[in-house]
Amino acid sequence: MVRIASWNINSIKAHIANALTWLRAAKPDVVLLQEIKVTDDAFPRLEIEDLGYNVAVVGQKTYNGVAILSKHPLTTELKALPGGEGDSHARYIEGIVEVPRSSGTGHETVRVASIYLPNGNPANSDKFPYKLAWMERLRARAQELLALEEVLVLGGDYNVCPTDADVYDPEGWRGDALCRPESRGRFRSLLHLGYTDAIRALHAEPRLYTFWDYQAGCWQRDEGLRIDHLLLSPQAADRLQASGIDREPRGADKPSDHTPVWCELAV
DNA sequence: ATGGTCGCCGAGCGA
Repeated sequence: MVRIASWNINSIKAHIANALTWLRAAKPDVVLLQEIKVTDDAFPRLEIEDLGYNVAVVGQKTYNGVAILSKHPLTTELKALPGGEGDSHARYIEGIVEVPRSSGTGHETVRVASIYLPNGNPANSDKFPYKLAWMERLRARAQELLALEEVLVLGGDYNVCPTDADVYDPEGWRGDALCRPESRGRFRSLLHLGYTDAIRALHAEPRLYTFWDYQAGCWQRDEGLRIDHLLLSPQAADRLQASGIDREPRGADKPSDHTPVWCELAV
């Protein structure tokens, strides 16, 4: 079994204590982080390595930044989403993890990507077409990767609520870049390629959220959005044993505004 | 209540 989680940490420096507490408690094998908001050299590598993780970082000052943590051997494959000439945002890292088989014979190759998809708001600004173009680049990479027929997890902050069931107030959010039909359509196109949403595959209950705004008591009112996703290749979906959203870190002191989403794959 | 909260960094932007 391999447990793979994704978490938008909203600054690894501001939330390192919460991150270490959660890593010790949840013991994920692989963690995909977004919005680390630090350059590579400022990433708190030693504290995380002390917990037994290998670390791969694509950092950036102040904004964005993604990372992969892995208890198993980790090789970085890509440090940017292809096709982005002139795009300097640190929003994509892809790696390969060699997971020891439970049988004790050899390793299973698991490919993962940590994705921080552009927010796209305001939807009437040039940020929205940037988001949509980024999603089209992601679809191209996702299609390419399917041909490899690997156990693959594309996880991260997609900044897309796939359906009205993933938003506490669908009418209020109708025009937002996270809910606009252009965003949802491009997210659906990823599923149509053959990817499986690890949460929706196993859960039908309402109020499955991964993000609650800091403002207006959204957390206390459970007014959230499901925008962090784990998309599984068919080879990964065949191995899906469990998935969930761990709400505990969102209730901690000085939390990130997102909470981790995770899945377990048989290996 | 024409606001509300964070993190960046040291003013206003991004979320």
